[in-house]
Amino acid sequence: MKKGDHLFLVDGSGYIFRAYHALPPLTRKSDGLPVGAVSGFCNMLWKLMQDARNTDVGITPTHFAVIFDYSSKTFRNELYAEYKANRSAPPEDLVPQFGLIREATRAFDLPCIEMEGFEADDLIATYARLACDAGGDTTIISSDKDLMQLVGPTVSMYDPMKDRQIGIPEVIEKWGVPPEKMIDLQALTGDSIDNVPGVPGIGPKTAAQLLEQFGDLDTLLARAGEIKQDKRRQTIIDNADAARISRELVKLKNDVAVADGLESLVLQPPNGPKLISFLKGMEFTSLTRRVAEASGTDASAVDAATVVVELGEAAHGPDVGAGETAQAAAEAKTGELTPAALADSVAQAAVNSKIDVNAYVCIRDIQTLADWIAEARGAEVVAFDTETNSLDPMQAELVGFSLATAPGRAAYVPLTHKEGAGDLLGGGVVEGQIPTRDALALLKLLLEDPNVLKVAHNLKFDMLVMSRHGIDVTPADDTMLMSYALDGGTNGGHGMDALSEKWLGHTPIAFKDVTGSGKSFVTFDHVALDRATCYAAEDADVTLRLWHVLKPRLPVKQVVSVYERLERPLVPVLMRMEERGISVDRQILSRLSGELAQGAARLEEEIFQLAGERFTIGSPKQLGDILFGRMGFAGGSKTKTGQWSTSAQVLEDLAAEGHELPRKIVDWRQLTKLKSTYTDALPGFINPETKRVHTSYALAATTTGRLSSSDPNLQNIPIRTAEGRKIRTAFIADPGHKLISADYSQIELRVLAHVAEIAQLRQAFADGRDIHAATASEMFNVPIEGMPSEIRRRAKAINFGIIYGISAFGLANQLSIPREEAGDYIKRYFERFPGIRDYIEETKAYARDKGYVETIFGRRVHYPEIRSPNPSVRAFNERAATNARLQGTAADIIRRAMIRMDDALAQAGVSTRMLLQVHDELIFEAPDAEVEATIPVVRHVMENAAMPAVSLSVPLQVDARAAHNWDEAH
DNA sequence: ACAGAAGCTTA
DNA sequence: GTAAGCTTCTGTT
Repeated sequence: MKKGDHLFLVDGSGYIFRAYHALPPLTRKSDGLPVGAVSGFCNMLWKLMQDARNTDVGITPTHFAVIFDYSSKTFRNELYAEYKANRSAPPEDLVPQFGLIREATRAFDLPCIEMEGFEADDLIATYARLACDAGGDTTIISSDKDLMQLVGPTVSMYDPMKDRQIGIPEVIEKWGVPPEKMIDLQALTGDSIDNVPGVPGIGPKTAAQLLEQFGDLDTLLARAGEIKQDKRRQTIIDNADAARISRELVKLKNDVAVADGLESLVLQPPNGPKLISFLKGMEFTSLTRRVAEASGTDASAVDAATVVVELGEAAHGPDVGAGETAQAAAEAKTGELTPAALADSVAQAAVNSKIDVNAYVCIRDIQTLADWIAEARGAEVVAFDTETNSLDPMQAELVGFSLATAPGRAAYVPLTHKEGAGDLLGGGVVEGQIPTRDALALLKLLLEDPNVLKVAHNLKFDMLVMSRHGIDVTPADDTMLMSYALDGGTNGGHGMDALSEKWLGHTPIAFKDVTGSGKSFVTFDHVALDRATCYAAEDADVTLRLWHVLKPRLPVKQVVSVYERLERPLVPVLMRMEERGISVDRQILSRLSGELAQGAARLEEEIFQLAGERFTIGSPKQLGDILFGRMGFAGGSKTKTGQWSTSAQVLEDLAAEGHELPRKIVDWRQLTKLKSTYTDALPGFINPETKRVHTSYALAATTTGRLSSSDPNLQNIPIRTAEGRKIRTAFIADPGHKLISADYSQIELRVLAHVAEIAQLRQAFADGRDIHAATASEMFNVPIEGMPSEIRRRAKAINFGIIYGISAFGLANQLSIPREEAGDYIKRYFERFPGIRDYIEETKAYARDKGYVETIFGRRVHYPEIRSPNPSVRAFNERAATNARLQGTAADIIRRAMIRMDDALAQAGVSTRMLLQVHDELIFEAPDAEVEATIPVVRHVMENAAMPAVSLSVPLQVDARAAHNWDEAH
């Protein structure tokens, strides 16, 4: 083993128990042999090897072993006779499977390692240490906390069931201490399953806190007298010896004299026939089929192995894996690469070959560029990245671009780099750059070549920059969106740097390190060419490598259609919306700003009068001190940092008691909010060239699949209050045009009625009834005719609550009623709509089981913390997961509508343009004469957006109106 | 110059 | 009770 090599150590014994408990207990072969755990084990191992071979850059194994416990007696029993004494015998139907699982390991052609007197964990510790000594890295396939003490710079763990890496940060997050303190922590907490005594009454939280305070166990025991809590101090003093023994028990032995050295663990190429023979013998039909497909083996030509069952704790018999036929077939295959294997080797190369930023080319003459373009067109796939002088793609000027044609082969083409540091003289243009026009003429041939797939990270940005130069980037893939489709909801974003770390184990040069930041920031055109080349070409190189890693994962995770139908096609649609922008009337905003300033100034004076002093009203700290300190208002509550809360809710409550000051502060806040966030800020976003406002939509920012809008955010323009609505009058259509607003009515409740199959809700929607009134009528037995508005209001709050993953606490807050009363409402609601309670419970169970939920279009939203032991964290994740199915499905539906809209409008012969999306609303701009023709098209596309993929059992309803400004159109 | 908290806007 | 982004204030770097 050498530096760069990577050892995978599978905790076989741990795997067995997890597989056994995770699977239905009654899985048996036709002859009655119980094989559930074997099946689970094989599936996990296969998936692990597929994932690792296909994709995981930097963590592709070169060495591999599966480690087992040998017997239950180990050297630890010498230390402490009671060790593992509590452990009951394994279940009867698991016993015969121990041997089979060892056979399975051999059928996979993987070393199967065990040793008398030692636990699997000790062998794992030893091999990890040997690998580290040899300069290699190790991944331990297990989630057992007993192994976490081994985690370090070269050793990490991987939980295959949760698809989760466990490194130093994850250990700290879970246990509150770094891996090297895990031994001390376990010594304190003990382990009831292994019968490690520990110190009674000390759990992980307390142990972590004590270790934080004292540093390590020895110091803690020596200075136990300093512990403040009487009881805790005494138990620790009394149990010091137990803690020391516990430490010896949990500490893993990393110097076992192992029989097989690392050299015998080198990963062998897969032997399809041998494995298939075993799997057929076990009657694992679906896995047999998958292995046959992946290895290019004809399964029908392979005979099933005769599997011999050995009883006992370990199997030590001869190999009985493959029959003669399989052996012969395997030999015939040697030296012949199947397509799948070829794809694997390409992916591995993308991941394994080192990233060397000094190996990149800086292209400064047209001939070299022409050669690269030709090479790229021959390559069929090319990664592409633009460098600009602004993050705003509508203002950005192209500074250069980079290409990568193969992993490690990348180049940067500088176009408009300047000399010097960009001082007052501006600096001259750097000599030896290809004129932009000439370079783009060549680049266009590549970017518009229908036979070359372009790969970008955050494609929309580059596409928009190129669009402004008359270049249409197509066809194209976006690695950011691939990551989003694969891992939406998992921690960590989908930015290139994070993905490079995650998949390639490589930290790219940071943008900041090239351009500086803050005062020393320079735009990219002022970066020296050699630095710029390293940075820019690396981005293209990394993007291409990520593509090699992520693309094959899409089918594995069953998100190909999400990526290809909901993500990728939206990129050009959003690009066009952003490019088009919307007109905003400066005069209207300026007048509003003046009015707001006046109103705020008047209120300010009145506030100072009432308060009896001048202060910064916008400072919650000062305001809280004045209201609840000096003025002595009662009924204040505290925020989590211990400050007085001055939230609108608190101030409203005070106002309701008849106090003047809080009312005025609420009003003042509203006016200043409108002024600073909208009337003052929006004009600054008017593009000097287009005279329009171009928001930026993020496709991969939310967990649920919604879009988000920023710079400026046009998804939170006020509407609730009359004052706020005035802002909307500033969003206008061009002369001779109208804005059309089309929004889905109650889309999330309709989705709920569909997915939860609630007959009463479906009927109410089918009849076009007022859904909140219908709910109220059903719940409280009140006729809809003449229903008091308060009754309807409560039903409405409950309906929203259901969408949000209801809790009595939240509903009580919303309606300002006692929690008990809210709880009664919920109970009553579930009695009337038991289907919804079932639906919520099913969703939670599914999320707990899988770690994610799915929208009806297959989008996966991950909740890695859904199994958190912390009840409030768990409850939060359950609510979010419940909501995500609904919110995410609604988001998918409007995405589908948007993707089809431009073609539908063109088909209808109108020049109407889609401008904005606000979650359940689309805003268009149409010539006056085309408004009538546009509305039915828009409505039809939106109302039928789920079809044909899904036929909803509830009609979608879209309301659409046209007017000169957004306020009147909505 | 930056980060976090508090607060407020939307669906 | 869900999902976002922006502004101000405040304390830290």
